[in-house]
Amino acid sequence: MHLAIDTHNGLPIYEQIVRHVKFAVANQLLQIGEHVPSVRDMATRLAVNPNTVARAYRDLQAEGILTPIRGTGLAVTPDAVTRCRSDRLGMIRSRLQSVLKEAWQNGISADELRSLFNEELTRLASDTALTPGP
Amino acid sequence: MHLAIDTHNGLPIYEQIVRHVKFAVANQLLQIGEHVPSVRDMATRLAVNPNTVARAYRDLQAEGILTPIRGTGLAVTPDAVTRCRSDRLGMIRSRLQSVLKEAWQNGISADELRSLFNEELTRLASDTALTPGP
Amino acid sequence: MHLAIDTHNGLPIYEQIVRHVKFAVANQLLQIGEHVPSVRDMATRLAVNPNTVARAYRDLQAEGILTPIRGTGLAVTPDAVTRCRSDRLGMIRSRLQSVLKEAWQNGISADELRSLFNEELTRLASDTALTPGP
Amino acid sequence: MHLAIDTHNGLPIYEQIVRHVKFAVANQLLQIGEHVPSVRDMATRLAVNPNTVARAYRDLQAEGILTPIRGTGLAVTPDAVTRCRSDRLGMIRSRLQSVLKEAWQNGISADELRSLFNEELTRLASDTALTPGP
DNA sequence: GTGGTCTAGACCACG
DNA sequence: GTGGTCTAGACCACC
Repeated sequence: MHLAIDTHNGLPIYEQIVRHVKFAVANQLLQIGEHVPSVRDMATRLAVNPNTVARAYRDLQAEGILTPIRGTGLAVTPDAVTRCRSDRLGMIRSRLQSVLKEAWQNGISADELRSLFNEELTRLASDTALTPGP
Repeated sequence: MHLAIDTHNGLPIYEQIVRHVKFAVANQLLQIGEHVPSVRDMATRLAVNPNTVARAYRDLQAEGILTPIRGTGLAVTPDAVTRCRSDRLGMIRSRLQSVLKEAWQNGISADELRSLFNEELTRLASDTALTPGP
Repeated sequence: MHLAIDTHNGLPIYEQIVRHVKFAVANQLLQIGEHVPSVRDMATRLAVNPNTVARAYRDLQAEGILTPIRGTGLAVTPDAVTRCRSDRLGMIRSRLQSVLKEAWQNGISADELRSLFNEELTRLASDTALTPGP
Repeated sequence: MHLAIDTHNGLPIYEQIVRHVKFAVANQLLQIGEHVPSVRDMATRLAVNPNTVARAYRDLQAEGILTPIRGTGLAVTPDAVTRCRSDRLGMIRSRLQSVLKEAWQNGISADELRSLFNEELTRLASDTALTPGP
């Protein structure tokens, strides 16, 4: 499970971890019952303080995505896949909505938005080979 | 000049004001030399703390968009239009980039993004009559 | 709003704070829209680290009991009363259930439990004057 | 000797085992001199880590409830019955105290507590036939 | 002034 | 080994 922290996109680190785990579950990169990397492990991998990872994992427990297995770590719950699947596009959608709404309300036309979108999408595709993913 | 503050999109209020003024200038809704509403006025209109408006106007002065006219308020500078025009799409683009990047890195395909985008765009268009704008 | 932290009952401090706030809302000691004491304030009152209070308040936000008013603090949400009311007895009930279940499964009779309960209840009542409450 | 581990009541597993053994001794379900199930045995029965059972047995030895019989396992000591009898209600009492105290301090009235108690007690009785016990 | 994020590190409980 | 709690303190964003 690869994760790149971006300290410049405004999203707090713990939130990025939360979202990434959800995506990983939705994509079956993390299977039901599988253990998520330990707090300390993840923390060193990301070069981040363990508390930050712990915070993310705590939020994921509160949402019912992870469940603690006493003394052995945190595992993906059976419900997690369903929840994450339904969240998957929703998480993107809400951010996208916010951007488009601002643009629209400020007089950017649909055509301008379309070309902006296509531009950015093709740039993304060319930057990172041919397929999306971690 | 209409402005709807959205307290739930992550963007700080003062930043929303800044961006909105810039858009208004770019669209000629605010003409060169025209006065922007007073801090106190704007604050009550938006049901927002006057300090917040002051902060936005301060930033706009720092960027050379507004300039103080002694005793009467703040006016749009002659340079403002040029600057705001060039910022116009850039402000949207950078937010859009951030969203698309996260999606792409987490395995959302270009097709999914395209349909998501179209969905949201049409919803926006139908929600707010036929034309973009304030 | 009075709160006595008990470091010896197993419940973590932040959890005690969470529960106490919920009770206070249910009892209308905290009204809708009212601000909860600031993190720093509460922390010094309880002689506790501010982060601990912050953690409690964060949990309360996640449950929709509190909502942030930018720059001014945290306020009780309109929904809070309903939620807290319904939680009120539930929080006690679940702890009580757990105790009774253990006792019952281990052969303590209903009569023994009844006398135990009455004993403790009268002790409580005599210890703290005639009425419950903070 | 039947034992149901409840991973959601806050009590650590080893503590539940300790308490259960004590109750069993007090009830004469475990007689003086009788052997307690082996660590390995108990662990598989409860689907629990053997270390957890070992920990419980260690605590029970420290309290003088169990004593090792060379090469054959752990047996109930002669003193055990006395000790466990006197602990029997005390273990329940202290948990009950804690619950009632929280409720009382947060304004739950004696009447509410009484009805809550009766409710839970009758539910327990109806759930598990007519008599308490394992 | 407010809350939020992050770091650092101690200590505990559990398995 | 695992996660959880708590403390301490720095720094930031916002109002």
